[in-house]
This record gives sequence, structure tokens and C-alpha cells, in this order.
Amino acid sequence: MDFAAARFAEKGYHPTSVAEIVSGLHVGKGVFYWYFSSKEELFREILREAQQDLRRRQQQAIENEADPMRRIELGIRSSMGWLEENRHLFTLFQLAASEERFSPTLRRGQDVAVADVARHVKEGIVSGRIRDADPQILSFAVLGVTNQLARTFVFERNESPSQVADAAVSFCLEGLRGPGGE
Amino acid sequence: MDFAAARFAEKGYHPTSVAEIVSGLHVGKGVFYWYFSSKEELFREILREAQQDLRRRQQQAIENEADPMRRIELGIRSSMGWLEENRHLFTLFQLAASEERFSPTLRRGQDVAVADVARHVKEGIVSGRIRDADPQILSFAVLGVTNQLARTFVFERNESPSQVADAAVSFCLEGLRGPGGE
DNA sequence: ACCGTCCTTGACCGTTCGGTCAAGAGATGC
DNA sequence: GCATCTCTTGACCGAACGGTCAAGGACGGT
Repeated sequence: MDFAAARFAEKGYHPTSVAEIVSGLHVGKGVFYWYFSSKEELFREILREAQQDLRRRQQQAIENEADPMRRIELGIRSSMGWLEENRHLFTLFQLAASEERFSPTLRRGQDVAVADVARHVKEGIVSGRIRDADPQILSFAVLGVTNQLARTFVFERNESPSQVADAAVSFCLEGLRGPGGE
Repeated sequence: MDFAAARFAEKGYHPTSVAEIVSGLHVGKGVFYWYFSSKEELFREILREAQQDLRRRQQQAIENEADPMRRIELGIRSSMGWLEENRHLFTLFQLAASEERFSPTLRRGQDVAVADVARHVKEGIVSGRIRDADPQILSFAVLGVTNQLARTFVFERNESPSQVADAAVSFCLEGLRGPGGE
């Protein structure tokens, strides 16, 4: 499955053939259709596992932190780290986003992640450290910054994830905090 | 070409066949290959025109504004408006981003847009209204917020572009301004 | 030894794809 | 009337695709 994921990331969903996957694994085609009912199911499975893994990483990063602002920060940093270590899976996310077939699956996972952030944002609003605005919009904004910076700087330009994360964190925390503040 | 763009946006690049495009246009296949040398060239052409159009819109929006902060704001608002009016082209951008073949083409256009923003960011830094950080990172962050919010709220949830733009603008301007300030 | 189950093979099928091309329609100049 | 050039047609091609299946190996129970 790792092999298949790498192939999909490299060439895209449609151009990667089942024949190519099985021959790269030195197995027959039958074994593929024994374990998966279709190419689509394989892809969906890979996607699901990747999302699970990312979420696990985020949860681990924030489990010992009570402060909502710090939790958001740690969430950004851990995501950046994961995306860097799993570039091919990140590519898969982008791929899935642009395929009508998979975008609902992807969106479900994304909504879960955003809901996590939104919880902390709400806490931040209650305690007056984040300005009073729709928590969901703010959370998606954070997601947008993280993804874009990861893609452009970590992924395409090979910059250090922690430095890029620094920039993302300061941009987001200020963006969340709003005018005046502190 | 508009028809082809709509088809690509609807079904993706690979699943949209040349046969489908020409039959939808009620012409023969030959006429397609008379004007375009391949399906790939057609797609590239559509992409190029879309990027040009978006940029034109941004330029028009800011041409009568001198203040860099306002220019950034107007850039975000005009982009949001354009993306809303040209949803299928926005989908095409996402699609192109995930195809190895087209992502360089897409990136070139994106870099141009980012360079525009970065110019204003630099001015903002010089005049002390934006904190001293890498203008390019900040610009990409703005791009990330705009795209993510457009996709999620305007595109998927049909919210009003101007309201979403409000949120994007305030998030970005605060994110750019940095701590303390004003 | 024999059977039944689980797993594996790769030739094969129907379909669809991007792209080609011989044939010809229409307009224009002479 | 005829040659010429531009544009258009759709049948056709080889290649590649996702998926099927008859056949058989591996192995445990009896």
C-alpha cells in the first residue's frame, strides 16, 4: 500500500494503472483484486489511513498542553512536521481534493481537523485572547496558511519545517488575535 | 474553449475525453486537432487565459489606490470576486496543481501574483506598518488564506464573497501587521 | 492420500482513449 | 470551369485501461 501511495503521488490517480502497481510489487493482478474490490477502494483506503495518521500526530502534540493558543501553535507545528515527513501523502491530499470522487472523503477528514482547531479558537474567544469572529472561518484560515506555506516552502523549496512553522504560527496567532490586543 | 473548460472542471482532466468535447460542440474530431495539437495544449491554453484574466482583474482593482495596505485588501477582495464568478476556472486551478504536468505552468502564474503582493508588503515593511519578516512568506500566507476561504465558504457553502473577503482581509492584515502595532 | 480452503497467477475481455488520415465541402482567385 | 487553399468530417488505429476468471500451488486437517 505504501508503494501504491507513492505511485499515485508521483503520477496521479488515473495515470497510475493497477498493472503498474502489481508489477512493481512483483505479484499478479489477482492478488490485488483479492484484497481490494477496485482501484478506487485502494485509493480511499490510503487516504483514510493518511488522515488518521496526521490526526494522531496532532493529538499527540497537544495532549499535554492546556492553553488554547499554545495548542493551536503546536497543532500547526506538528502538521508542518508531518507534512514534511510524508510529502507523498500531502500530494495525495491535493490530488484527492481535485477529484470529484474523493473530495467528499477528504473533506470529512478536513472538517474533523478544523473542528479541533475551532474548539481552541472558541476557548480563545471566551478568554478574550482571540477577537470575536466566526471560529470556523478563523480555523479554515489557519488551515489555509499552513497548507500553502507547507506546499510552497517546505515542499517545493525544501526549507526547514520549523522555520516555516515559525512564520505560519506568528502570522496566524496575530491574525486570530485581531486589532489592538495583548 | 469555454465548453471544454467547463467539462474539465466538472470531470477532471483525464476523464474528459476529446471525443466528449467535440461531440458536445457538434463538430468533428478533426477540427479539434486543426486548432490544437493535443488535448494537453488545449488545457494549457485555458489555464493561461484564466490566469491572465484573474491578474487583469486584480490590476484593475488596485490601479487607483496608492496605499499598500489598501492595495493588498483590494487584491484580496477582487480575487474573491473573480473566483466566485469563475468557479469552474478555480476548480481548474486546483486540478492543475495536482497534475505534475501542469503544476509548473500554474506555479508561474502564481508566482507573478505573489510577487505583486510582495511588492506592497515590502512597502508596508518600509513604512513600519507590516512587521519585519520575509515578504514572500507573508504573501504566500495571504494567498493561502484567500484560496482556502474562497474554496470552503464561497465555493462549497455559497456564502457571500464580500463577507468572506471581510474575514480574509481582517485576518491577513492583522497577520501581516504583527504584535503590538497601531 | 485426499479434500477443502485460502491465496496467487497472468492471459484475456470489452471498452475507451488520444490521435491520424483519406476524403471532401466551401470559398476564393483566375 | 478549374485549381488551390482552408477547414471539416468521422471511421479508424494501436495502445492501454480496469476488471474477470479458469487454473493451480500451498497447506492444514483428517
